[in-house]
Amino acid sequence: MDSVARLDLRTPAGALLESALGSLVGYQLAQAAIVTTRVYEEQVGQPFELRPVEYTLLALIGDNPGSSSASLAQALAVSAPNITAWIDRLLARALVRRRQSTTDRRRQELRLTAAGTTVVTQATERLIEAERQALTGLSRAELAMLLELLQRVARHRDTR
Amino acid sequence: MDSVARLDLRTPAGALLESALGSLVGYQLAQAAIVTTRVYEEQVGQPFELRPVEYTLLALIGDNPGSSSASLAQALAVSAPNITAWIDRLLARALVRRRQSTTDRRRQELRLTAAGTTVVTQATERLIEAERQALTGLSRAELAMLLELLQRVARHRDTR
DNA sequence: TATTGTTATACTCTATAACTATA
DNA sequence: TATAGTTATAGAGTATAACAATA
Repeated sequence: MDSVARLDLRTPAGALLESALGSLVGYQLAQAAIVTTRVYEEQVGQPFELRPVEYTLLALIGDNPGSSSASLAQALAVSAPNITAWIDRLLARALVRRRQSTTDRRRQELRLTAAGTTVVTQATERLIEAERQALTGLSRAELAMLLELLQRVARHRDTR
Repeated sequence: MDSVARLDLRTPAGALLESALGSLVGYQLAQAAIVTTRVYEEQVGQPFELRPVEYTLLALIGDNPGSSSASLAQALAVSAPNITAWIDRLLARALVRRRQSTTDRRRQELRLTAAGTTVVTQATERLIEAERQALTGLSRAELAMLLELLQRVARHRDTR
């Protein structure tokens, strides 16, 4: 009847059964995130003194020079006041610069500074490498498959 | 050189590029969790007035009658004082009952009440069904593959 | 009128430290 | 000495409401 796999009924920690939870994407995402969060903290969070949101903002601004707070808030699914606070921190550390849009003077266009570019480049390199090393049980192809499936889950954000 | 897939360079929200982030498991997990968190809140969080941690505790206790706070803290990767507070809430709502272990009187053995069993059973049913409906883009086999890959990521918790 | 962004504020969730009781 | 669990407390991260400036 049900083709959903439940290969291992124990928690990663090994102590408890998780029969029903094993079929829940939300639960499995949270469990998997425990691993990636640890990797992030060790490789980027502590050495660069960057919270996950801060790193993600840097990466998105780097890929999208001139982006606005509104689009970043949307991408990260956090409130506008939050983005303001995080951006303030990045501005104070001179990792990001801000300029008022000439065409729409309500908008603040955000860009990385040279320092910001350096930080986000190094951080991303470290993260990708560290995730690969941490996830030794997954082949390169399996990792690619996982990323694609996650992307397709994420794409259901608007479908409602 | 690099076989990691980057099918779509835009954020699920559609506005921004995410070239480097697309290869990071941690980022993709967070983006995917935006979808499952919304599903959770609609289907269980609001109707049952249960926070994610509370639901997960109920599910784990249900699968592991007599489990201790310590094992639950380990499974969820949260601190012991936190577990105490959450369990207190579940006790106050009579969804869980607690009994001192006879063999080790420091331990508190946790079990679901009848009400707790009812709640967690209904909540799990709703969640599994709602996730399936929300993730229309994924076939049954792809969903199973995703769950298995996530489980294998999570299993790297101890490998360090 | 709607949107961008900010300030003020309060709430939720979290962890650390210090403690009690058992082992 | 070490572990299970609790209490007290403070910090991090979050959102909502109210506002100013601009469209």
